[in-house]
Amino acid sequence: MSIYENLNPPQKEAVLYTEGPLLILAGAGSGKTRVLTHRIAYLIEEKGVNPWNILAITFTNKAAQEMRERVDNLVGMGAESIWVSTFHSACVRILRRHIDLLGYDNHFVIYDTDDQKSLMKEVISLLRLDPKEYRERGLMAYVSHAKDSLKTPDDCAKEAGRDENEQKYASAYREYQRLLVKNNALDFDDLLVKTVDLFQKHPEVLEYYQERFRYILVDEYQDTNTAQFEMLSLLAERYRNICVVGDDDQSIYKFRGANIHNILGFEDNYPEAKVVRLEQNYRSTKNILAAANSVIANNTMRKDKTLWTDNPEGKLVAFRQFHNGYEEAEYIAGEISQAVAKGEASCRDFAILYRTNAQSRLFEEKLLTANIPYKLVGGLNFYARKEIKDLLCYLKTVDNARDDLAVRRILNVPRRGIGNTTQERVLAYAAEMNISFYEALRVSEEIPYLGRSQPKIDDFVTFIQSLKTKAESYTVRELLEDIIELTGYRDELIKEGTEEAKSRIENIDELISKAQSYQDAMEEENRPATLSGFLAEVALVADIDSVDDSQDYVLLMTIHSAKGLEFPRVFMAGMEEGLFPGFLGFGKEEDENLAEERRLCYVGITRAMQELTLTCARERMMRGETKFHRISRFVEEIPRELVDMGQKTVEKKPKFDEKYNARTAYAEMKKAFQAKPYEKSEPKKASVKAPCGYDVGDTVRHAKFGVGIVLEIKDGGRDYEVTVDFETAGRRKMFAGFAALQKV
DNA sequence: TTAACAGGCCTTTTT
DNA sequence: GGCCTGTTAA
Repeated sequence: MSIYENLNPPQKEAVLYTEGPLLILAGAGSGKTRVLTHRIAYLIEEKGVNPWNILAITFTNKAAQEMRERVDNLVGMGAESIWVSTFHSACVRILRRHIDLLGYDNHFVIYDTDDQKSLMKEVISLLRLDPKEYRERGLMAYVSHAKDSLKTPDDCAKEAGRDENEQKYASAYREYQRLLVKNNALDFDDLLVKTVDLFQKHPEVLEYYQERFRYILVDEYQDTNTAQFEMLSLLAERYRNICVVGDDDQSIYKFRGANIHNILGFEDNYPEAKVVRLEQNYRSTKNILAAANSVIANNTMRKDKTLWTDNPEGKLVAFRQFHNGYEEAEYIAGEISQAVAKGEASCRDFAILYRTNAQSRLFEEKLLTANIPYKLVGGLNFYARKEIKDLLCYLKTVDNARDDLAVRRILNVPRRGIGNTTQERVLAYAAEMNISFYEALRVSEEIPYLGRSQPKIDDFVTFIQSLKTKAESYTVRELLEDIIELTGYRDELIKEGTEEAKSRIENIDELISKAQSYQDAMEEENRPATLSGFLAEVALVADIDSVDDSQDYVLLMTIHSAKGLEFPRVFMAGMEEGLFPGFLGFGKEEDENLAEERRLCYVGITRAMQELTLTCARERMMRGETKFHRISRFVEEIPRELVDMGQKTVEKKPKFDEKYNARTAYAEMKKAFQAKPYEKSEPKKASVKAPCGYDVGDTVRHAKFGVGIVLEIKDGGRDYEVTVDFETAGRRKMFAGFAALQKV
């Protein structure tokens, strides 16, 4: 019997349909990875396609790795010459070869979010923008969105018209881009933009890759943005063998520019496309799937499909409400430790999912005290740690001295007595002479007023030059070890002797072993191990990539990070209005944002195989203040017969017990959902809306500030704290009692 | 030039 | 509550 006999009919259809565009609408847990890998195997073994002609694109390295392994298992020979890669690393590989055609040096560096931020800060100061009004964050988001949709600074300027504010944004984008080019650096978005650029401006290059990638497969297609779409379109133009797999219900990256139209309109772009629906779920119990289906059914504008399963009914979906986040975390830690102690499950069976990274701390605390091994995914990326960035900046400097950011970062790390004033002077000189920062350092004797700092700069330059020479013969690992030794980086940390310093040393050792494993991996794939290559790989890892399925630990992560994974037992924490769904905005946006939050919830629920527990807290510390929350509407959207409300023992505080005892479990949930935010003492106000005479979104008048729009009304205990965006006076926070705002 | 301190600001979500 | 920034003192 062939391996293809194990597929269900639609799966088989998707595997066997090899020529021409194919859209696979794959519901959660419907075996899409299986289809993709079997399809690759089928192409090679049955259709005689050269593995060399296949490109498989995923979003994370982890997914790519998994796919590679599974393909390796199905296909004997030649699997290693298939390109299985993320969008970003595929782009790096292509650009490394050809980017000189666009005027860059092929040793370009990749800027991560931190680098982008520093660069943007520089833009703000260069353009003399008011840093209060123009924040890096906002500017970065603007630039990123422009790039996602393939808009150049010129396009943006044109679009901005006479709007002064818009013009400022466009010019910031222009300046930011100028600096990137000057530093011979590309940010994440550039990798895609420049690849598209390359294909469009150099047909001979495009043609080469079109010939090479005759069969293209794309995973998680619902999360592609316009730039990615364009790149795929260009590549697939010639042979039109493009197979995309996705689920519009799992589109959760709109904020990052994902264009849901790419999947919804696939048949418009490829009229001859075949569509296959995978609707049988192999992952979850009937109850979990029913819960997921009923939540997502509240979204309109989706491709019609209904997931079903042959799996057993399973347990009800559990719902527990707690007084605060501590009790919530304690409960979850307790449940896990009980199940593990009883031998019902191991740690690796569990995942705790939440909406925001900020929620992770409580779980960490409680798991730590309960002595449960866990792994936190997300938050601070390993490569974003100070000590790691410092060392990487040395490597970057050696690799590409045009990267001013890197050079400036390490100039005084470890301390060489070269301070800010000196750096400013060098910077001014470099700008004046139109040379890079490092070039300026090399000719420091020509820079006026450096005084006692000048010899120190010389020492630094000599040191870097010697590293550059070594880099020609050393491996990445050797070079790195040399840097650590010669800068005294490790010695300094040893001297410090604190717990923190110890963990930094561990991280440094970890970095060394990563350099080694890069070396090994490249050797295995028969590709040269280069410094640029290592730096690129390091820049493109996501935290999720480090998850090791064979290790026995509980996973803690955001729902976003959990996409594509599955766990026997899942906790979804913080199911509260205001947190999940979080801030929704107004008007048309509000509906769209809510829909996306709901899809996120759907993704979360469908991660669970056997057991799903939803939890929430009545009050929660957010940004340093206690907030009161109702139960998330998503919980309400699950039919009551699927939900187990649990025992009353969940309540620890007796005063709440009294209040809630009388009611049935579901009425309690209902009540809590409809009730106003819980108030501590003598509830005097009936609802959030009534007391002010105006609501969020209303236009109001203030005696001094004039007319404005209400952005937020927050229960501040004694009074309501109102945030208003005034036409003339800008954004203000005030207490409703004092402000005496009038609805207009 | 560096370290220590006060105040503002923040929060989605990530390759 | 904690991070980042800018200011100030040694």
